[in-house]
Amino acid sequence: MEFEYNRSTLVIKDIKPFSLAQTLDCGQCFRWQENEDKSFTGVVHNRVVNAYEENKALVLEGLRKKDVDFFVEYFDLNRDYKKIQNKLKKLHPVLKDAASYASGIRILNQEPFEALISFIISQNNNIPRIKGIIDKLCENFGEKINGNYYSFPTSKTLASLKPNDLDIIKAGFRNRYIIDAATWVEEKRIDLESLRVKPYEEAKEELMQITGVGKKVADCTLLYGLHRLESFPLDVWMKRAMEVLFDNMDPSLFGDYGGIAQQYIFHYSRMHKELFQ
DNA sequence: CGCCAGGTTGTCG
DNA sequence: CGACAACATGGC
Repeated sequence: MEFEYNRSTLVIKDIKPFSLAQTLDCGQCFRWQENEDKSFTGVVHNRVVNAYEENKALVLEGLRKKDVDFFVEYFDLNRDYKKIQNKLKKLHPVLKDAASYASGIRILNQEPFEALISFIISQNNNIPRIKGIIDKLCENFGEKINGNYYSFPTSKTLASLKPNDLDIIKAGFRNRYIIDAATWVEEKRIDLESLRVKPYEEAKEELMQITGVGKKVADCTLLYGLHRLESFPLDVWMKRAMEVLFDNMDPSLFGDYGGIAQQYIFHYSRMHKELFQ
């Protein structure tokens, strides 16, 4: 991997296995939208970024020079995914297929608070509607950055709300969960950053003290917000996949990179619905 | 109309 | 402990 930056544009070449579309469309993030010209625009780290692939290079427009390291880290480009894939492929024949199919996925390093709130909203919900609710949350309670783009709201802002204040985002019964989570963070009853290094089970239990955060949302927060690659979120898709494709294998057998295996299987399953008839 | 969606909570046996 | 309805909302 090598990169060059000039005039607010970062070009990164020779990323071993990588697909921007797979990475942004595999259900791990909700704030990137695809444009007419197949590029993607997203708000990350309070910046509006346009991203696309050209001649096998990743191009990111809208960065300042001091943002470069952050975005290399955001896309997890310093990790050897080829090596991880080779390890995972030996564990199960279906995982081999899934990893080959979804090989361009990178697990993003998203902001922990954004991941927490986003996956609270995801519960008993579908992806298009999750995106819509998060858009409304940002438009109404974030700050305008430029054009029609808004930052993700702060814990302070969300903690100050009453459930009725959130009616406009149409999150329904999740309103009070969002506010409770923001309050835990804002009052420092939980320190999300500290969960990067705590023992996995301990970190998960801590998150689950928040009302509206169960096993699955806790695992998603750990995996997508805190890059705990050993966490393995079990949603309806994954439960079905483990049952039908993996003969009820115990996910802990996937080991330290179970989260990456999970993402491969999730994406593979969603793109091959016919496997579950 | 009923069922489902990257679930969690509260309650009942 | 395990099972199960209820929870808002919108698409099909």
